Amino acid sequence: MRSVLAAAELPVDHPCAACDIRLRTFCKTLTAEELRRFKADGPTVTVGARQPLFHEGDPAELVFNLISGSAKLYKLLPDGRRQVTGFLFPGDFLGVAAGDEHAFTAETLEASEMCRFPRHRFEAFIEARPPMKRELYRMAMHELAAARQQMVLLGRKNAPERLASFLLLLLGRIGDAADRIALPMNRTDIADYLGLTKETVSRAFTAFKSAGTIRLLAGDVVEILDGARLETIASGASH
Amino acid sequence: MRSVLAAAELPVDHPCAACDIRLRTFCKTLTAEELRRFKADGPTVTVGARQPLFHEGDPAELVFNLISGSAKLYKLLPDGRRQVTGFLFPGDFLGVAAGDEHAFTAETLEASEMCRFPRHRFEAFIEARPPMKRELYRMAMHELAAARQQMVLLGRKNAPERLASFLLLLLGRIGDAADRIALPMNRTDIADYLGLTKETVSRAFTAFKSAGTIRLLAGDVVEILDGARLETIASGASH
DNA sequence: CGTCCTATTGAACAGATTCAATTACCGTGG
DNA sequence: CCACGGTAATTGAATCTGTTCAATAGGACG
Repeated sequence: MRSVLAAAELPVDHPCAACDIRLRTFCKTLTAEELRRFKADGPTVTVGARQPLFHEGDPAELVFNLISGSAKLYKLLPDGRRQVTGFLFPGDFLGVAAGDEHAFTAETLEASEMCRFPRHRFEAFIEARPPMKRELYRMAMHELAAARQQMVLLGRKNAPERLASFLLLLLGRIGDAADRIALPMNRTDIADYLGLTKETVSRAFTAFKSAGTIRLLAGDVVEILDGARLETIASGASH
Repeated sequence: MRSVLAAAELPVDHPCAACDIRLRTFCKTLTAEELRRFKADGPTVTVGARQPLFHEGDPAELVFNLISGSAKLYKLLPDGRRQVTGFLFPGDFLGVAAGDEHAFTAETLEASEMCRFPRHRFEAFIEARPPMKRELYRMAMHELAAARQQMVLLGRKNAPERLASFLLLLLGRIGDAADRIALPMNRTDIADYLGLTKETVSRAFTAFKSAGTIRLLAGDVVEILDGARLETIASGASH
Protein backbone atom coordinates (compact mmCIF):
# COMPACT_ATOMS: atom_id res chain seq x y z
CA MET A 1 0.00 0.00 0.00
CA ARG A 2 1.23 3.49 -0.91
CA SER A 3 2.33 5.66 1.99
CA VAL A 4 -0.23 7.72 3.80
CA LEU A 5 2.16 10.63 3.58
CA ALA A 6 1.49 11.00 -0.13
CA ALA A 7 -1.63 13.01 0.64
CA ALA A 8 0.26 15.45 2.82
CA GLU A 9 2.60 16.38 0.02
CA LEU A 10 0.07 18.80 -1.43
CA PRO A 11 -0.38 22.21 0.16
CA VAL A 12 -3.48 22.18 2.33
CA ASP A 13 -4.07 25.89 2.07
CA HIS A 14 -4.64 25.65 -1.65
CA PRO A 15 -7.81 23.53 -1.71
CA CYS A 16 -8.45 22.80 -5.35
CA ALA A 17 -4.86 22.88 -6.54
CA ALA A 18 -5.39 19.69 -8.44
CA CYS A 19 -8.14 21.38 -10.43
CA ASP A 20 -5.65 23.86 -11.78
CA ILE A 21 -3.30 21.17 -12.90
CA ARG A 22 -5.30 18.20 -14.00
CA LEU A 23 -6.99 18.78 -17.30
CA ARG A 24 -8.99 15.59 -17.19
CA THR A 25 -11.99 16.94 -15.34
CA PHE A 26 -14.33 19.75 -16.14
CA CYS A 27 -12.51 22.13 -13.85
CA LYS A 28 -10.56 22.91 -16.98
CA THR A 29 -13.45 24.84 -18.42
CA LEU A 30 -13.37 27.31 -15.56
CA THR A 31 -11.82 30.72 -15.78
CA ALA A 32 -9.40 31.70 -13.01
CA GLU A 33 -12.06 33.84 -11.37
CA GLU A 34 -14.67 31.10 -11.50
CA LEU A 35 -12.22 28.61 -10.12
CA ARG A 36 -11.47 30.93 -7.20
CA ARG A 37 -15.14 31.13 -6.31
CA PHE A 38 -15.55 27.40 -6.86
CA LYS A 39 -12.86 26.76 -4.30
CA ALA A 40 -14.33 29.27 -1.86
CA ASP A 41 -17.54 27.24 -1.89
CA GLY A 42 -15.91 23.96 -1.14
CA PRO A 43 -13.79 23.41 1.93
CA THR A 44 -11.07 20.84 1.63
CA VAL A 45 -11.21 17.82 3.88
CA THR A 46 -8.58 15.20 4.56
CA VAL A 47 -9.77 11.67 5.07
CA GLY A 48 -7.85 8.66 6.30
CA ALA A 49 -7.43 5.35 4.49
CA ARG A 50 -10.44 3.03 4.14
CA GLN A 51 -12.97 5.65 5.19
CA PRO A 52 -16.44 5.52 3.67
CA LEU A 53 -17.52 8.83 2.10
CA PHE A 54 -21.12 7.72 1.68
CA HIS A 55 -23.06 4.48 1.49
CA GLU A 56 -25.36 3.03 -1.13
CA GLY A 57 -28.84 4.33 -0.33
CA ASP A 58 -27.66 7.40 1.58
CA PRO A 59 -29.33 10.66 0.57
CA ALA A 60 -27.08 12.28 -2.02
CA GLU A 61 -26.24 15.53 -0.30
CA LEU A 62 -22.59 16.06 -1.03
CA VAL A 63 -20.45 16.16 -4.14
CA PHE A 64 -16.72 15.50 -3.86
CA ASN A 65 -13.76 16.33 -6.02
CA LEU A 66 -10.80 14.15 -5.25
CA ILE A 67 -7.57 16.15 -4.95
CA SER A 68 -5.12 13.56 -3.77
CA GLY A 69 -5.31 9.90 -2.90
CA SER A 70 -7.78 7.42 -4.36
CA ALA A 71 -11.13 5.82 -3.74
CA LYS A 72 -13.29 2.90 -4.81
CA LEU A 73 -16.98 2.72 -5.63
CA TYR A 74 -18.87 -0.49 -5.00
CA LYS A 75 -22.27 -2.12 -4.79
CA LEU A 76 -23.18 -5.04 -2.54
CA LEU A 77 -25.52 -7.98 -2.89
CA PRO A 78 -27.50 -8.97 0.24
CA ASP A 79 -25.16 -11.89 0.98
CA GLY A 80 -22.06 -9.73 0.83
CA ARG A 81 -20.90 -10.35 -2.72
CA ARG A 82 -19.33 -7.12 -3.87
CA GLN A 83 -18.83 -5.47 -7.23
CA VAL A 84 -16.40 -2.58 -7.41
CA THR A 85 -17.75 -0.38 -10.20
CA GLY A 86 -14.79 1.93 -10.39
CA PHE A 87 -11.70 3.47 -8.87
CA LEU A 88 -11.22 7.20 -8.51
CA PHE A 89 -8.03 9.22 -8.75
CA PRO A 90 -7.08 12.87 -8.29
CA GLY A 91 -9.27 15.13 -10.37
CA ASP A 92 -12.28 12.79 -10.35
CA PHE A 93 -15.69 13.83 -9.14
CA LEU A 94 -17.91 11.60 -7.10
CA GLY A 95 -21.38 11.82 -5.71
CA VAL A 96 -22.93 13.35 -8.82
CA ALA A 97 -25.95 11.08 -8.58
CA ALA A 98 -28.93 10.71 -10.86
CA GLY A 99 -31.51 10.44 -8.09
CA ASP A 100 -31.80 11.55 -4.50
CA GLU A 101 -29.88 8.56 -3.23
CA HIS A 102 -26.39 7.34 -3.85
CA ALA A 103 -26.43 4.23 -6.00
CA PHE A 104 -23.15 2.91 -4.59
CA THR A 105 -20.80 3.16 -1.65
CA ALA A 106 -17.65 5.27 -1.92
CA GLU A 107 -14.61 4.56 0.22
CA THR A 108 -11.08 5.94 0.23
CA LEU A 109 -8.27 3.49 -0.48
CA GLU A 110 -5.57 5.60 1.14
CA ALA A 111 -5.47 8.91 2.99
CA SER A 112 -7.02 11.40 0.59
CA GLU A 113 -7.83 15.06 0.21
CA MET A 114 -10.99 16.29 -1.42
CA CYS A 115 -13.14 19.35 -1.98
CA ARG A 116 -16.61 18.84 -0.63
CA PHE A 117 -19.69 20.73 -1.86
CA PRO A 118 -23.31 20.68 -0.81
CA ARG A 119 -25.05 19.14 -3.78
CA HIS A 120 -27.56 21.95 -4.33
CA ARG A 121 -24.74 24.45 -4.35
CA PHE A 122 -22.79 22.40 -6.81
CA GLU A 123 -25.78 22.07 -9.08
CA ALA A 124 -26.61 25.76 -8.90
CA PHE A 125 -23.00 26.50 -9.77
CA ILE A 126 -23.13 24.19 -12.78
CA GLU A 127 -26.56 25.38 -13.85
CA ALA A 128 -25.29 28.94 -14.16
CA ARG A 129 -22.41 27.89 -16.41
CA PRO A 130 -23.40 26.29 -19.73
CA PRO A 131 -19.85 25.23 -20.64
CA MET A 132 -19.54 23.37 -17.35
CA LYS A 133 -22.88 21.74 -17.94
CA ARG A 134 -21.67 20.57 -21.32
CA GLU A 135 -18.52 19.26 -19.72
CA LEU A 136 -20.48 17.44 -17.04
CA TYR A 137 -22.55 15.83 -19.76
CA ARG A 138 -19.45 14.92 -21.72
CA MET A 139 -18.01 13.32 -18.59
CA ALA A 140 -21.17 11.31 -18.00
CA MET A 141 -21.06 10.02 -21.57
CA HIS A 142 -17.43 9.12 -21.13
CA GLU A 143 -18.25 7.21 -17.95
CA LEU A 144 -21.02 5.44 -19.79
CA ALA A 145 -18.64 4.34 -22.53
CA ALA A 146 -16.22 3.10 -19.88
CA ALA A 147 -19.01 1.24 -18.11
CA ARG A 148 -19.92 -0.54 -21.35
CA GLN A 149 -16.32 -1.45 -21.93
CA GLN A 150 -16.30 -2.92 -18.44
CA MET A 151 -19.39 -4.96 -19.36
CA VAL A 152 -17.37 -6.60 -22.13
CA LEU A 153 -14.63 -7.37 -19.64
CA LEU A 154 -17.02 -8.82 -17.05
CA GLY A 155 -19.19 -10.68 -19.49
CA ARG A 156 -16.69 -12.06 -21.97
CA LYS A 157 -13.05 -11.88 -20.91
CA ASN A 158 -11.09 -14.54 -19.06
CA ALA A 159 -8.89 -13.90 -16.01
CA PRO A 160 -5.62 -12.91 -17.75
CA GLU A 161 -7.51 -10.68 -20.20
CA ARG A 162 -9.25 -8.95 -17.31
CA LEU A 163 -6.06 -8.28 -15.40
CA ALA A 164 -4.25 -7.08 -18.54
CA SER A 165 -7.12 -4.66 -19.28
CA PHE A 166 -7.01 -3.43 -15.71
CA LEU A 167 -3.26 -2.83 -15.68
CA LEU A 168 -3.43 -0.88 -18.93
CA LEU A 169 -6.28 1.24 -17.57
CA LEU A 170 -4.25 2.05 -14.47
CA LEU A 171 -1.14 2.68 -16.53
CA GLY A 172 -2.99 5.40 -18.43
CA ARG A 173 -4.39 6.84 -15.26
CA ILE A 174 -1.65 6.67 -12.63
CA GLY A 175 1.32 5.12 -14.45
CA ASP A 176 4.59 7.05 -14.36
CA ALA A 177 7.13 7.66 -17.11
CA ALA A 178 8.90 4.41 -16.28
CA ASP A 179 5.65 2.46 -16.82
CA ARG A 180 5.29 1.84 -13.13
CA ILE A 181 2.00 1.74 -11.26
CA ALA A 182 1.76 2.15 -7.49
CA LEU A 183 -1.35 0.12 -6.71
CA PRO A 184 -3.41 1.81 -4.01
CA MET A 185 -5.87 -1.09 -3.84
CA ASN A 186 -5.37 -4.64 -2.59
CA ARG A 187 -6.00 -7.93 -4.42
CA THR A 188 -9.52 -8.24 -3.06
CA ASP A 189 -10.47 -4.83 -4.44
CA ILE A 190 -8.99 -5.72 -7.81
CA ALA A 191 -10.84 -9.04 -7.75
CA ASP A 192 -14.13 -7.34 -6.91
CA TYR A 193 -13.56 -4.92 -9.78
CA LEU A 194 -12.75 -7.69 -12.27
CA GLY A 195 -15.44 -10.12 -11.18
CA LEU A 196 -12.88 -12.65 -9.93
CA THR A 197 -11.53 -13.87 -6.59
CA LYS A 198 -8.36 -12.58 -4.98
CA GLU A 199 -6.72 -15.96 -5.56
CA THR A 200 -7.40 -15.86 -9.29
CA VAL A 201 -6.06 -12.30 -9.48
CA SER A 202 -2.95 -13.39 -7.63
CA ARG A 203 -2.43 -16.31 -10.00
CA ALA A 204 -2.84 -14.02 -13.01
CA PHE A 205 -0.24 -11.65 -11.56
CA THR A 206 2.12 -14.57 -11.07
CA ALA A 207 1.55 -15.76 -14.63
CA PHE A 208 2.39 -12.31 -16.05
CA LYS A 209 5.44 -12.15 -13.82
CA SER A 210 6.61 -15.59 -14.95
CA ALA A 211 6.10 -14.63 -18.58
CA GLY A 212 8.21 -11.50 -18.09
CA THR A 213 5.29 -9.23 -18.98
CA ILE A 214 5.36 -7.38 -15.66
CA ARG A 215 7.53 -7.09 -12.60
CA LEU A 216 6.32 -6.75 -9.02
CA LEU A 217 8.36 -4.29 -6.98
CA ALA A 218 8.28 -3.47 -3.30
CA GLY A 219 5.43 -1.32 -2.06
CA ASP A 220 2.76 -2.72 -4.34
CA VAL A 221 4.33 -1.30 -7.45
CA VAL A 222 3.81 -3.01 -10.79
CA GLU A 223 6.24 -2.36 -13.58
CA ILE A 224 4.98 -2.98 -17.08
CA LEU A 225 7.79 -4.64 -19.02
CA ASP A 226 5.87 -5.59 -22.15
CA GLY A 227 2.97 -3.21 -22.70
CA ALA A 228 2.38 -4.44 -26.23
CA ARG A 229 1.92 -7.97 -24.94
CA LEU A 230 -0.57 -6.72 -22.35
CA GLU A 231 -2.46 -4.88 -25.10
CA THR A 232 -2.69 -8.06 -27.13
CA ILE A 233 -3.93 -10.05 -24.17
CA ALA A 234 -6.36 -7.34 -23.02
CA SER A 235 -7.97 -7.09 -26.45
CA GLY A 236 -8.67 -10.80 -26.46
CA ALA A 237 -6.70 -11.28 -29.66
CA SER A 238 -4.57 -14.03 -28.12
CA HIS A 239 -7.52 -16.18 -27.21
CA MET B 1 -39.76 -14.43 -32.44
CA ARG B 2 -42.50 -11.81 -32.41
CA SER B 3 -44.18 -11.21 -35.73
CA VAL B 4 -42.69 -8.70 -38.10
CA LEU B 5 -46.18 -7.31 -38.55
CA ALA B 6 -46.05 -5.78 -35.08
CA ALA B 7 -44.21 -2.79 -36.46
CA ALA B 8 -46.88 -2.16 -39.08
CA GLU B 9 -49.55 -1.76 -36.45
CA LEU B 10 -48.55 1.84 -35.83
CA PRO B 11 -49.64 4.52 -38.30
CA VAL B 12 -46.72 5.35 -40.56
CA ASP B 13 -47.92 8.86 -41.34
CA HIS B 14 -47.52 9.87 -37.71
CA PRO B 15 -43.77 9.57 -37.29
CA CYS B 16 -43.10 10.27 -33.65
CA ALA B 17 -46.40 8.99 -32.28
CA ALA B 18 -44.56 7.03 -29.66
CA CYS B 19 -43.01 10.25 -28.40
CA ASP B 20 -46.42 11.59 -27.54
CA ILE B 21 -47.31 8.56 -25.55
CA ARG B 22 -44.23 7.24 -23.88
CA LEU B 23 -43.12 9.34 -20.97
CA ARG B 24 -39.86 7.55 -20.44
CA THR B 25 -37.79 9.59 -22.85
CA PHE B 26 -37.08 13.24 -22.99
CA CYS B 27 -39.65 13.83 -25.69
CA LYS B 28 -41.95 14.45 -22.76
CA THR B 29 -40.34 17.78 -22.13
CA LEU B 30 -41.37 19.05 -25.54
CA THR B 31 -44.34 21.30 -26.12
CA ALA B 32 -46.75 20.29 -28.86
CA GLU B 33 -45.27 22.88 -31.20
CA GLU B 34 -41.72 21.78 -30.52
CA LEU B 35 -42.69 18.18 -31.03
CA ARG B 36 -44.20 19.06 -34.40
CA ARG B 37 -40.99 20.69 -35.55
CA PHE B 38 -38.96 17.85 -34.06
CA LYS B 39 -40.88 15.39 -36.16
CA ALA B 40 -40.59 17.52 -39.27
CA ASP B 41 -36.81 17.34 -38.92
CA GLY B 42 -36.66 13.62 -38.66
CA PRO B 43 -38.12 11.43 -41.35
CA THR B 44 -39.41 8.07 -40.18
CA VAL B 45 -37.76 4.99 -41.57
CA THR B 46 -38.90 1.38 -41.38
CA VAL B 47 -36.21 -1.22 -41.02
CA GLY B 48 -36.49 -4.98 -41.31
CA ALA B 49 -35.50 -7.52 -38.68
CA ARG B 50 -31.80 -8.05 -37.91
CA GLN B 51 -30.66 -4.94 -39.77
CA PRO B 52 -27.61 -3.10 -38.49
CA LEU B 53 -28.23 0.60 -37.92
CA PHE B 54 -24.55 1.37 -37.45
CA HIS B 55 -21.39 -0.47 -36.54
CA GLU B 56 -18.86 0.01 -33.78
CA GLY B 57 -16.28 2.46 -35.11
CA ASP B 58 -18.58 4.07 -37.68
CA PRO B 59 -18.62 7.86 -37.66
CA ALA B 60 -21.52 8.91 -35.44
CA GLU B 61 -23.61 10.86 -37.92
CA LEU B 62 -27.16 9.87 -37.12
CA VAL B 63 -29.30 9.81 -34.02
CA PHE B 64 -32.30 7.50 -33.87
CA ASN B 65 -35.45 7.46 -31.82
CA LEU B 66 -37.08 4.06 -31.80
CA ILE B 67 -40.82 4.25 -32.40
CA SER B 68 -41.77 0.61 -32.69
CA GLY B 69 -39.91 -2.67 -32.59
CA SER B 70 -36.70 -3.28 -30.70
CA ALA B 71 -32.95 -3.31 -31.08
CA LYS B 72 -29.79 -4.55 -29.43
CA LEU B 73 -26.46 -2.84 -28.84
CA TYR B 74 -23.28 -4.88 -28.72
CA LYS B 75 -19.54 -4.82 -28.72
CA LEU B 76 -17.27 -7.49 -30.19
CA LEU B 77 -13.87 -8.86 -29.24
CA PRO B 78 -11.49 -9.65 -32.12
CA ASP B 79 -12.21 -13.37 -31.91
CA GLY B 80 -15.95 -12.89 -32.14
CA ARG B 81 -16.93 -12.99 -28.49
CA ARG B 82 -19.84 -10.64 -28.12
CA GLN B 83 -21.24 -8.60 -25.29
CA VAL B 84 -24.72 -7.16 -25.70
CA THR B 85 -24.67 -3.94 -23.67
CA GLY B 86 -28.36 -3.25 -23.91
CA PHE B 87 -31.71 -3.73 -25.57
CA LEU B 88 -33.80 -0.84 -26.87
CA PHE B 89 -37.55 -0.48 -26.95
CA PRO B 90 -40.02 2.08 -28.29
CA GLY B 91 -39.21 5.54 -27.01
CA ASP B 92 -35.47 4.89 -26.61
CA PHE B 93 -32.82 6.99 -28.27
CA LEU B 94 -29.72 5.55 -29.80
CA GLY B 95 -26.62 6.92 -31.41
CA VAL B 96 -26.14 9.76 -28.93
CA ALA B 97 -22.40 9.10 -28.74
CA ALA B 98 -19.72 10.72 -26.65
CA GLY B 99 -17.13 10.94 -29.40
CA ASP B 100 -17.15 11.05 -33.18
CA GLU B 101 -17.43 7.32 -33.50
CA HIS B 102 -20.06 4.86 -32.35
CA ALA B 103 -18.75 2.78 -29.46
CA PHE B 104 -20.98 -0.17 -30.27
CA THR B 105 -23.01 -1.79 -33.02
CA ALA B 106 -26.77 -1.32 -33.11
CA GLU B 107 -29.03 -3.85 -34.80
CA THR B 108 -32.78 -4.26 -34.94
CA LEU B 109 -34.23 -7.43 -33.44
CA GLU B 110 -37.48 -7.25 -35.38
CA ALA B 111 -38.93 -4.95 -38.03
CA SER B 112 -38.83 -1.50 -36.46
CA GLU B 113 -39.77 2.08 -37.10
CA MET B 114 -37.61 4.97 -36.06
CA CYS B 115 -37.11 8.69 -36.43
CA ARG B 116 -33.69 9.48 -37.86
CA PHE B 117 -31.89 12.77 -37.36
CA PRO B 118 -28.56 14.07 -38.58
CA ARG B 119 -26.53 14.33 -35.43
CA HIS B 120 -25.57 18.01 -35.80
CA ARG B 121 -29.21 18.88 -36.27
CA PHE B 122 -30.21 16.88 -33.22
CA GLU B 123 -27.52 18.53 -31.14
CA ALA B 124 -28.44 22.01 -32.33
CA PHE B 125 -32.05 21.25 -31.46
CA ILE B 126 -31.10 20.11 -27.98
CA GLU B 127 -28.65 22.95 -27.47
CA ALA B 128 -31.41 25.48 -28.02
CA ARG B 129 -33.63 23.90 -25.39
CA PRO B 130 -32.26 23.83 -21.84
CA PRO B 131 -35.00 21.56 -20.47
CA MET B 132 -34.22 18.98 -23.14
CA LYS B 133 -30.54 19.25 -22.35
CA ARG B 134 -31.31 18.59 -18.71
CA GLU B 135 -33.42 15.64 -19.70
CA LEU B 136 -30.70 14.27 -21.93
CA TYR B 137 -28.29 14.53 -19.03
CA ARG B 138 -30.77 12.89 -16.70
CA MET B 139 -31.14 10.05 -19.20
CA ALA B 140 -27.38 9.60 -19.46
CA MET B 141 -27.12 9.38 -15.67
CA HIS B 142 -29.93 6.86 -15.61
CA GLU B 143 -28.14 4.77 -18.24
CA LEU B 144 -24.99 4.97 -16.17
CA ALA B 145 -26.78 3.69 -13.10
CA ALA B 146 -28.22 0.84 -15.17
CA ALA B 147 -24.79 0.04 -16.57
CA ARG B 148 -23.38 -0.21 -13.04
CA GLN B 149 -26.22 -2.47 -12.02
CA GLN B 150 -25.37 -4.64 -14.98
CA MET B 151 -21.75 -4.76 -13.78
CA VAL B 152 -22.99 -6.34 -10.54
CA LEU B 153 -24.92 -8.88 -12.58
CA LEU B 154 -21.99 -9.72 -14.85
CA GLY B 155 -19.37 -9.70 -12.14
CA ARG B 156 -21.11 -11.34 -9.23
CA LYS B 157 -24.38 -13.11 -10.07
CA ASN B 158 -24.82 -16.76 -11.05
CA ALA B 159 -26.84 -18.00 -14.00
CA PRO B 160 -30.33 -18.17 -12.40
CA GLU B 161 -29.80 -14.78 -10.74
CA ARG B 162 -28.85 -13.27 -14.08
CA LEU B 163 -31.88 -14.63 -15.89
CA ALA B 164 -34.22 -13.60 -13.07
CA SER B 165 -32.81 -10.06 -13.16
CA PHE B 166 -33.24 -9.97 -16.91
CA LEU B 167 -36.84 -11.16 -16.86
CA LEU B 168 -37.78 -8.57 -14.25
CA LEU B 169 -36.11 -5.83 -16.27
CA LEU B 170 -38.07 -6.86 -19.35
CA LEU B 171 -41.27 -7.18 -17.33
CA GLY B 172 -40.97 -3.54 -16.31
CA ARG B 173 -40.17 -2.49 -19.82
CA ILE B 174 -42.36 -4.56 -22.14
CA GLY B 175 -44.42 -6.75 -19.82
CA ASP B 176 -48.19 -6.60 -20.21
CA ALA B 177 -50.92 -6.48 -17.56
CA ALA B 178 -50.96 -10.29 -17.40
CA ASP B 179 -47.22 -10.35 -16.58
CA ARG B 180 -46.39 -11.68 -20.00
CA ILE B 181 -43.30 -10.76 -21.98
CA ALA B 182 -43.02 -11.28 -25.73
CA LEU B 183 -39.29 -11.81 -26.15
CA PRO B 184 -38.04 -10.13 -29.31
CA MET B 185 -34.55 -11.56 -28.88
CA ASN B 186 -33.33 -15.13 -29.13
CA ARG B 187 -31.40 -17.20 -26.56
CA THR B 188 -28.03 -16.22 -28.00
CA ASP B 189 -28.81 -12.51 -27.62
CA ILE B 190 -29.93 -13.06 -24.04
CA ALA B 191 -26.78 -15.09 -23.36
CA ASP B 192 -24.57 -12.37 -24.82
CA TYR B 193 -26.35 -9.83 -22.63
CA LEU B 194 -25.99 -11.91 -19.48
CA GLY B 195 -22.43 -13.05 -20.08
CA LEU B 196 -23.49 -16.71 -20.47
CA THR B 197 -23.91 -19.23 -23.29
CA LYS B 198 -27.22 -19.95 -24.96
CA GLU B 199 -27.18 -23.43 -23.45
CA THR B 200 -26.88 -22.09 -19.92
CA VAL B 201 -29.68 -19.60 -20.57
CA SER B 202 -31.84 -22.40 -21.90
CA ARG B 203 -31.14 -24.51 -18.83
CA ALA B 204 -32.00 -21.61 -16.53
CA PHE B 205 -35.30 -21.13 -18.39
CA THR B 206 -36.04 -24.81 -17.96
CA ALA B 207 -35.22 -24.66 -14.25
CA PHE B 208 -37.63 -21.72 -13.72
CA LYS B 209 -40.27 -23.55 -15.72
CA SER B 210 -39.85 -26.71 -13.67
CA ALA B 211 -40.05 -24.72 -10.44
CA GLY B 212 -43.30 -23.14 -11.59
CA THR B 213 -41.78 -19.66 -11.51
CA ILE B 214 -42.46 -18.95 -15.17
CA ARG B 215 -44.35 -20.46 -18.08
CA LEU B 216 -43.18 -20.56 -21.69
CA LEU B 217 -45.96 -19.88 -24.17
CA ALA B 218 -46.02 -20.13 -27.93
CA GLY B 219 -44.37 -17.33 -29.87
CA ASP B 220 -41.51 -16.71 -27.46
CA VAL B 221 -43.76 -15.41 -24.74
CA VAL B 222 -42.75 -15.77 -21.11
CA GLU B 223 -45.39 -15.59 -18.43
CA ILE B 224 -44.21 -14.64 -14.96
CA LEU B 225 -46.09 -16.83 -12.50
CA ASP B 226 -44.15 -15.97 -9.36
CA GLY B 227 -42.67 -12.50 -9.61
CA ALA B 228 -41.81 -12.35 -5.93
CA ARG B 229 -39.75 -15.50 -6.29
CA LEU B 230 -37.92 -13.97 -9.25
CA GLU B 231 -37.24 -10.83 -7.20
CA THR B 232 -35.72 -12.92 -4.44
CA ILE B 233 -33.53 -14.83 -6.85
CA ALA B 234 -32.50 -11.71 -8.81
CA SER B 235 -31.41 -9.86 -5.69
CA GLY B 236 -29.12 -12.72 -4.76
CA ALA B 237 -30.89 -13.19 -1.42
CA SER B 238 -31.44 -16.89 -2.07
CA HIS B 239 -27.78 -17.63 -2.56
C1' DC C 1 -45.17 -32.73 -45.13
C1' DG C 2 -40.48 -31.68 -45.32
C1' DT C 3 -36.86 -28.22 -44.44
C1' DC C 4 -34.36 -25.07 -41.74
C1' DC C 5 -33.34 -22.77 -37.79
C1' DT C 6 -33.59 -22.37 -32.95
C1' DA C 7 -34.11 -24.33 -28.51
C1' DT C 8 -33.40 -28.02 -25.48
C1' DT C 9 -31.03 -31.75 -23.41
C1' DG C 10 -26.97 -34.70 -22.45
C1' DA C 11 -22.14 -35.72 -21.27
C1' DA C 12 -17.34 -34.53 -20.96
C1' DC C 13 -14.41 -30.81 -20.03
C1' DA C 14 -12.24 -26.44 -18.38
C1' DG C 15 -11.56 -22.35 -15.90
C1' DA C 16 -12.40 -20.22 -11.84
C1' DT C 17 -13.72 -20.90 -7.03
C1' DT C 18 -13.26 -22.70 -2.55
C1' DC C 19 -10.89 -24.19 1.23
C1' DA C 20 -6.51 -24.80 3.30
C1' DA C 21 -1.70 -24.03 4.09
C1' DT C 22 2.43 -21.46 3.47
C1' DT C 23 5.05 -17.40 2.48
C1' DA C 24 5.98 -12.52 2.22
C1' DC C 25 5.62 -8.10 3.97
C1' DC C 26 5.08 -4.15 6.97
C1' DG C 27 4.83 -1.88 11.16
C1' DT C 28 5.83 -2.32 15.98
C1' DG C 29 8.34 -2.83 19.95
C1' DG C 30 12.08 -4.84 22.36
C1' DC D 1 18.76 -3.23 14.34
C1' DC D 2 16.36 -7.22 14.57
C1' DA D 3 12.73 -10.27 16.31
C1' DC D 4 7.89 -10.57 16.52
C1' DG D 5 3.03 -10.43 15.22
C1' DG D 6 -0.59 -9.59 12.16
C1' DT D 7 -2.28 -8.90 7.72
C1' DA D 8 -2.16 -9.68 2.89
C1' DA D 9 -0.47 -12.40 -0.89
C1' DT D 10 0.74 -16.60 -2.84
C1' DT D 11 0.46 -21.41 -3.75
C1' DG D 12 -1.77 -26.00 -3.70
C1' DA D 13 -5.55 -29.35 -4.24
C1' DA D 14 -10.31 -30.49 -4.65
C1' DT D 15 -14.63 -28.99 -6.21
C1' DC D 16 -18.12 -26.84 -8.89
C1' DT D 17 -20.43 -23.92 -12.07
C1' DG D 18 -20.73 -22.95 -16.56
C1' DT D 19 -18.76 -24.16 -21.18
C1' DT D 20 -18.11 -26.99 -25.07
C1' DC D 21 -19.31 -30.29 -28.21
C1' DA D 22 -22.79 -33.32 -29.80
C1' DA D 23 -27.33 -35.04 -30.44
C1' DT D 24 -32.34 -34.50 -30.26
C1' DA D 25 -36.62 -32.03 -30.23
C1' DG D 26 -39.58 -28.32 -31.49
C1' DG D 27 -41.74 -24.65 -34.49
C1' DA D 28 -42.36 -21.67 -38.30
C1' DC D 29 -43.02 -21.59 -42.98
C1' DG D 30 -43.17 -22.77 -47.66
